[in-house]
Formats: sequence, C-alpha cells, structure tokens
Amino acid sequence: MTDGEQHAAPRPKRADARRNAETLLDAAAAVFVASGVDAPVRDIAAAAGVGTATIYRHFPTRADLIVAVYRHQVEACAEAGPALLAEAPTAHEALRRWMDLFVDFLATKHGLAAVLQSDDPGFAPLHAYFLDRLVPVCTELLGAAAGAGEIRSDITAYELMRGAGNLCIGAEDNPRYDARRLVGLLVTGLGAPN
Amino acid sequence: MTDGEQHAAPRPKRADARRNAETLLDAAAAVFVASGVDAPVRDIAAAAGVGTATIYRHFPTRADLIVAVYRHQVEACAEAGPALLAEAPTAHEALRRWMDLFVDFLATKHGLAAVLQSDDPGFAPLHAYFLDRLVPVCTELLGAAAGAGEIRSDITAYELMRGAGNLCIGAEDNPRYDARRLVGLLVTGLGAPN
DNA sequence: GAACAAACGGAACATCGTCCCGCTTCCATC
DNA sequence: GATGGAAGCGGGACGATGTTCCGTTTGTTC
Repeated sequence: MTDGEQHAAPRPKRADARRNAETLLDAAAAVFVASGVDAPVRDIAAAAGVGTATIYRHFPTRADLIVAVYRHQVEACAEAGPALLAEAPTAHEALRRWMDLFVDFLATKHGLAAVLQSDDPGFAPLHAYFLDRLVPVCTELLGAAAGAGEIRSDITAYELMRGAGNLCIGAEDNPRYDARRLVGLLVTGLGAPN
Repeated sequence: MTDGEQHAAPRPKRADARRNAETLLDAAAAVFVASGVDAPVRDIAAAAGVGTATIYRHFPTRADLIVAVYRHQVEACAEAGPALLAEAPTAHEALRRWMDLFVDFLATKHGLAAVLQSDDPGFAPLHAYFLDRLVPVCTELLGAAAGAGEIRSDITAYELMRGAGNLCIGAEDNPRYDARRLVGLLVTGLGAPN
C-alpha cells in the first residue's frame, strides 16, 4: 500500500479514466447540490461531459456514486463521535451533539435522507455504507450514556440512527419542519425512565 | 346535501362507471396490501380488469386513489382524537395514545408513510388530505396537553405529525426497527422542560 | 508508429406514469 | 322495444428514467 488509495492495485488505471472519475465526482457533487441526490443520471453525465455508460463503469450503482461523493463527510462525522464523548460534560450530551452533527449533514443534502431509507435494493450499498460506518460510533455513544445510567438502554444504535435519518426526510426547504428539534426531542425522550 | 356524498351532483354517474369505481377501490386496496401503495398503476388496472385510463378517469391522480382507499380509516383516526381526550387520564396520555393509533395505521400500509412525505407534486392531494383532516385533531390534543402544562408548547401539530409519519417509513417488515417505540420516545421527549 | 486492450459515447432496452383515440355500452327518449 | 348520442372504456402511444450493449476512440507499451 504505497499510495493508500486501494487495497491492491493490480493494474494502474489509465490516465483518462482516472481523470474522468474525478470529473464525475465533482459534477455529481454539483448536480446533487443543485437538483438533489436523485437527479437523473443523464444530467450528471451531461454536467461531466461524459456518456452515461461512463458513470456506470466507474460506479456500478447509483449508490456507489453517492457514497463516493459524501464519503469524506461521513468519515468526519464518524470521527467526531469519540471526540465528543471525550469533551462533552455527559455521555448523553455527547450523544445529543453527535446526533446534531449527523442531522446537519443529512438535512443539507437534498433528498439524501429519503434515498437512504429507501428499500430499493439498488441503494443497498449506500445503506450499508452509512450503517457500517456510523452505527458502531453511535453504539459507543449510546453505550456510554446507558452505562452511566443517563438514558434507557432498550434502544439500539441502528434504531436511533434510522429514526434520526427518517426525521430528516423533507427537512430542507420546509420552514415549518425542523428536523433538528425533533431529533433533539427524541434524544431527550431517551433520558426519561423506561 | 341530501346524501352527504358530494358537494353537488350535477349529473348522476352512469351505473357501470359507479360499479367500476367500486371494483377499482377494492382491487387497489388488495394490491396495496400485496405490493405496497406504490404498486404500478398497470397492476391495479389488471387486478380490477380494466384499462389504465379508467383509473385516471375516476381518480385524476394516483394520490386521489390512495386517499379514496384509506379515507374511512383516516376518518376513524380523526374521530378518535376527541374521544381519547375525554377518556385518558391526562392530555399527554391522550396524545400518546392517539399517536399510537396514527402509527398503527401508517405502519401497516406498505410504503404509505414514505409516499406521504414525498415531495413529488403528484402526491400533493394525498399530503393535503392527511394534513387537513388530522392536523386539527392533533392540534387539539397538543393544545390540551400544553395548556395543562404537561408538555412544552413550542412544537406544532404539523411538525409532530410529519415527524411521526417520517418515523414510520420502512417500519414494516423490519424487525430491527420499531416505529411505535420511537414515536413514543418523541412524545415522551415532549414532556421534558424546554 | 503499430498493436492491443481499456475506456468511451450514445443508442438501445426495460419500466413506469400519464394521455389520447377510436370503439363500446348505457340509457333517455320516442 | 328500437335508437342516437354521449359517457365510458381499453390499449397503445409518449415521455422520462435507470441500465446495458456495441462499435469506435484513445492511452499505453514495445
């Protein structure tokens, strides 16, 4: 692993392919901001100046493209977990702040929350990535708070994250609906006795 | 308004048309149970033994068909609100029980919750019907509990219902996710001081 | 510079919601 | 009971979208 990019590099990719992958990521990010994560594939291809097949060649499924676009933001969120646990006054408070981070991330990506909960098997990789990366972090926060007796212990990280994700659906461009507040309420509710 | 069915009935519909509308409602209900509310229109038409155009003639949009299928259940839920307020020990408890009813309704209809929160303008009538009918009921429950000082008063009925609806997304056929419990947590959270 | 494989673009295919057109069926009237 | 006109109907047409296929182009290597 000399380049820290892939687990193994049997064949170095062609230069134009690498360039196109970059272009595609940038174009997709831009289109996602402008039109939401469910923008037509053709639009993304057009924005990148490539054919539609090129997208599928680099990213076998739509979900893979979305994962690639948001990967570093998800990483940042995951890494913030332990940090918050260390600096917040209580584990419950750390959980609350981490949830705020998660919600801030989701709520600003048009339609990402909705697509994240979709049961369309095509989005399974997206679903899996978010869960694999973030559920362990959430489990740690949840366990710390439960261990300290600050919250009830009959809720799983999966359930809480899924709930928070769901609450973020349709949150953008709706002034009458504040997902942050509702997630806050959920976290508050955790603190009540069973 | 002698029949309480329509605001005005300029022309009595033809007998076969009325029969088809009935057949369509039954078929749609069956297909919704079997394949979810987002079953292809063609499937519903086939189940009813009619052409696709017939569906659109009776129900201008998909949403209208869904509304028609579930109308009486929504009515029942709406009417349960005042009843619960009268019989429950506290307004907060009445709100909790009413939310349980609402969640039970939503969670058993494959995909209804998801489609209910969709921002697809095609579903606007569906959205509007649910909101028009249920938000006033929820407002009453919420107001009663807030008036009694049992819950905080900075959450609107719209926000709470939308949140509960969102939490129901993907609840069916997922044993690891209990929407009822999460909505319960949300209602519990309402009881904490601001 | 030539050959080979990787990569590409765009058309082709499948699916789905929705609309249109020509035919059928009902029913008020005679 | 016959009949004409309108309401209603079926299925195919159209447009949008995700995904795949194939002939062509382009980078890399010798």
